[in-house]
Amino acid sequence: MIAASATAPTNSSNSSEHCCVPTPVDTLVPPPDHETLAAMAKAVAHPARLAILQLLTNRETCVTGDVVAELPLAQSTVSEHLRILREAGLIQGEIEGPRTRYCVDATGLAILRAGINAL
Amino acid sequence: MIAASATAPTNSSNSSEHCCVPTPVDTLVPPPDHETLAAMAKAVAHPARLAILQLLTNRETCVTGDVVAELPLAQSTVSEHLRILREAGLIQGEIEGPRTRYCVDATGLAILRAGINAL
DNA sequence: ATCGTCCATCGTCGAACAACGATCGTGAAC
DNA sequence: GTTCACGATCGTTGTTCGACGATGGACGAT
Repeated sequence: MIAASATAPTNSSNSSEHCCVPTPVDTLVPPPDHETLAAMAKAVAHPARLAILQLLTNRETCVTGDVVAELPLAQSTVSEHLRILREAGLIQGEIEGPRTRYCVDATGLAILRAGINAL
Repeated sequence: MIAASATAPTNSSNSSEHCCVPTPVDTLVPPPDHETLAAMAKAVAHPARLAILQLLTNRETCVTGDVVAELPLAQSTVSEHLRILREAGLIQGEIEGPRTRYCVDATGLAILRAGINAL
């Protein structure tokens, strides 16, 4: 799945690129049902995953290695957290050659916010 | 299950009483740290607990028995969920004779919202 | 073709969670 | 006093989570 841009020079880790949508509007999403909201809240209910989300928000793009470097966790553990966030619809990842670039999914985040705010 | 009518004249359920604060303003709370936010999100990350929160929001007050009557769960399980929500600071409970009256903790909910919205 | 890097996945282990029935304490009613 | 209803807590069971090392696939470079 996923397509790649593939215009990038071999310069690796950080650089000002955006992987996904350039931060679309986060509005007008209806609050989700209890099952969906519970799943999203569970994905967020871990300090490491909150740290990842914040990291992605601040840097606006990260490959897996960047996240691993920032957290005191093993690579496999970080990859697992990224998978959980991705399956919850809170982040997006696109394969970029040998690495994977992640960014926050603004729509998913908006859905979560809508659900929480509707409580 | 469980007796609701018949013998007992213990008419209890609804009545217009408020147990806690009369819905104070929910503003100006700072977003919590990752640990606190994760704990609150975990408390919310269950469909039954979301249902309880919604129930308390709509009815504005509930004794435990009311909640048990609305959910397809055993009394002990509901009591457990109520405990988790209370320890997370999302609801308040005050003992009222032989029963316990619960209501949402607007401040706690505001903290949760602030944390989620700050993502 | 071979090698090295990056990262997702697998397998495992201990800890935490979810649900339940059973029990106990407490307050109201008799 | 006794009795009853209410609800929190205990003890158990099965499931899920969180972390890790190890494995393997994909890609770029040599």
